[in-house]
Amino acid sequence: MAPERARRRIPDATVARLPVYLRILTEQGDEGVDNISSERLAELGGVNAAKVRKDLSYLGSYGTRGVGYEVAYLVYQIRRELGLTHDWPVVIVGAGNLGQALAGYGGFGERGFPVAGIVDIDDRKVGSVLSGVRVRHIDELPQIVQTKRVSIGVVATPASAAQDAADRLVRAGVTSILNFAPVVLAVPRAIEVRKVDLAVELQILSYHEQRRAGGAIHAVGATRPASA
Amino acid sequence: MAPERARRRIPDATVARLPVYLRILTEQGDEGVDNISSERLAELGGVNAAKVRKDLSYLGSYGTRGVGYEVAYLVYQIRRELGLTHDWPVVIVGAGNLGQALAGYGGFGERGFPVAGIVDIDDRKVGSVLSGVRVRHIDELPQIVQTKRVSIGVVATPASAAQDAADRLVRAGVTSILNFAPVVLAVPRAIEVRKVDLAVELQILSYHEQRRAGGAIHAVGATRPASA
DNA sequence: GCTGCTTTGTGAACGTGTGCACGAGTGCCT
DNA sequence: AGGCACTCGTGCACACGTTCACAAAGCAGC
Repeated sequence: MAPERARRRIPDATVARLPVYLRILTEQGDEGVDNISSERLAELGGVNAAKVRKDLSYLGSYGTRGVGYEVAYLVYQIRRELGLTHDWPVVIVGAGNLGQALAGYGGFGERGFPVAGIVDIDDRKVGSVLSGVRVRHIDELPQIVQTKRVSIGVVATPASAAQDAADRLVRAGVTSILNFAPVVLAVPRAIEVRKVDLAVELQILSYHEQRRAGGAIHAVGATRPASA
Repeated sequence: MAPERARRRIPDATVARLPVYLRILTEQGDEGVDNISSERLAELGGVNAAKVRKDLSYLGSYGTRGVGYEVAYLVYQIRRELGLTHDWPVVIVGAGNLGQALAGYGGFGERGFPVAGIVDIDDRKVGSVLSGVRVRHIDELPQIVQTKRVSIGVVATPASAAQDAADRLVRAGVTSILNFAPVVLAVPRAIEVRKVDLAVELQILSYHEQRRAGGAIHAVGATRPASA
């Protein structure tokens, strides 16, 4: 009975967890589970049950006390909130190792993000076909973005080419960027950028490994150059 | 004058940013920059200057007021804190698209994480060579981990095989896992796990795109199944 | 040496995220 | 119909992270 629901802002931390809930719920639905409690969902998602309830409460009160949440309906609501009611074609810039893997990784298309095109600046790579998608020249980027209505771009270039790739994506009309290059991209305020840096993840693990090993034992011989 | 510095715990948020500072500082050092201010470092890293100073203060007071930070010394300190004073060999489980890309992506080795081995459960993939690394059978995992002293494992399998891959890694003696599969891994408490889920990143971007587009206009026709 | 400019290091205020605890609603069983 | 067991939704307190603002400290020029 609330047709004009106020458009509350959902906390970033919650937005980051919704895709996880969505995946779990979809799996459970496929296995024939109709109803699920916050406790069970929390267990499967590796989080706290109260957190699950709070997260879901941002979508509205879609649970039933004493029972739980109806899986199918919750899936629908999360998909709607995340904007997954339709596909979002993506364009990949950079046909190197990573670009090829991303194009070949079927998971994108299945999850609603079909690869609308992959481009590279290197003429030698242009024309080759990667798992059904032909590599085109980066100059064709604006055309691909326009005709396929692409709003998400993926930067999979070496670090040195990443800023140029981002500039071209923005000029072509893309409004969100997923950046795999180890560079902080400079883009207009309105552009949403998310960064995935594999080396950073490993270095964070390294920190914990080093800490586990006792840490300070290596601290000998710190030769401060200009020591008094 | 503090040879026995108390081992303060560094906040997670700071640990996640240190690798970024490290990369920038290394680049600046290569370009001949000897000294850098928190302001400049913040600008290059896309963060707030106060945050940079607070982050660096967890390492100790290594700056000079009125001048800034000595690049080379700061690089040394961050590397030490992150445990990057020596290499951390990694083993990759799964020789599919992603595993191949990771093995072929030179960035790992350069940044101190050489690929000690890549394994797969599929006999047809075993024996093939990916950019210098031969794919071995997953049963050889314990041997690789032991002989090469590997403590970090990378899960690059399909979702369905991820838990088994993690179990095997843990049994082989790995203590940190970087997980690319869209699954929440169950592992012993002592094991450190970090997850990178490409679909999640795209779905977060999708949320912002959908929100940008006006959001609520698609909310019509929400057919709650058991509506009273 | 003193003055003025620069930049660090950090206390304090603020904002965001987490988790507990419990009232409130729902279904089931008798 | 009433009681009971269950689970959601949320107020509240606490922890964590961010940002401001400023004293302390160093350098340069005179």
